[in-house]
Amino acid sequence: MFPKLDPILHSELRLAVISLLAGVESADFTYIKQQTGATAGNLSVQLDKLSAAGYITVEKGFKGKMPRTTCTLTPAGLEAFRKYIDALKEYISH
Amino acid sequence: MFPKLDPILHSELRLAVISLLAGVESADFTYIKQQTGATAGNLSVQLDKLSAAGYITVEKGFKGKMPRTTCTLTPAGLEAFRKYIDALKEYISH
DNA sequence: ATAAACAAGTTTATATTATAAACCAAATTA
DNA sequence: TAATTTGGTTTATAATATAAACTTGTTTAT
Repeated sequence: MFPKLDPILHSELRLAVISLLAGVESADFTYIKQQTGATAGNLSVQLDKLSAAGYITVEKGFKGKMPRTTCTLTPAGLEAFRKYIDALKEYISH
Repeated sequence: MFPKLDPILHSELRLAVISLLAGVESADFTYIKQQTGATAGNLSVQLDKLSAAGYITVEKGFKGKMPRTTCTLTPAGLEAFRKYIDALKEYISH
């Protein structure tokens, strides 16, 4: 009746990150931080978890001389997001 | 852009409880336990939190000689549920 | 009548999670 | 060149979820 909600996605910040990435090709750390309003520390930790789950890829490079971390949603991440939304609907539509 | 999700409702079990109660007049502990698959201990704790938040009322009585705990959604609980759903949509529809 | 098993929970302890605070290295600006 | 800013990471703390153990009383079997 109430399907299990993917614990990786059932987190305010991680869900926001995935939602954000679902709409763009990729986004960098600073942009995600701005859009979500998260602190850098929290964001760093949550990006690690999403990355460890295989839901995003995190690429580190440089833009000019400044470090730049770019995140991209993986197919697995998109699929998990879709499943999470479907599961949620079981909770909110009854 | 990403509204804050009510932390009282952003919990798998508490959300299931509210979702369940939103569809009926009231439900007792055992029924909620069965429907959600929760352990008694977990359910007890989460019902306390929902009650403390004013989202449900918890009435203790007896059915025959056996104790019976009945839970009912309050107007505040229903309103919070509605707001939570609206907030969620901001996350899942972009 | 008494022991064993069951019902309906609560309390307490533990594991996990989220969050913030402190820190670091390099780049930029005053 | 000293102070500030950028772009983060690491570590510590607070909050949460969950399960295990316990309590109180009832029913059933002996």
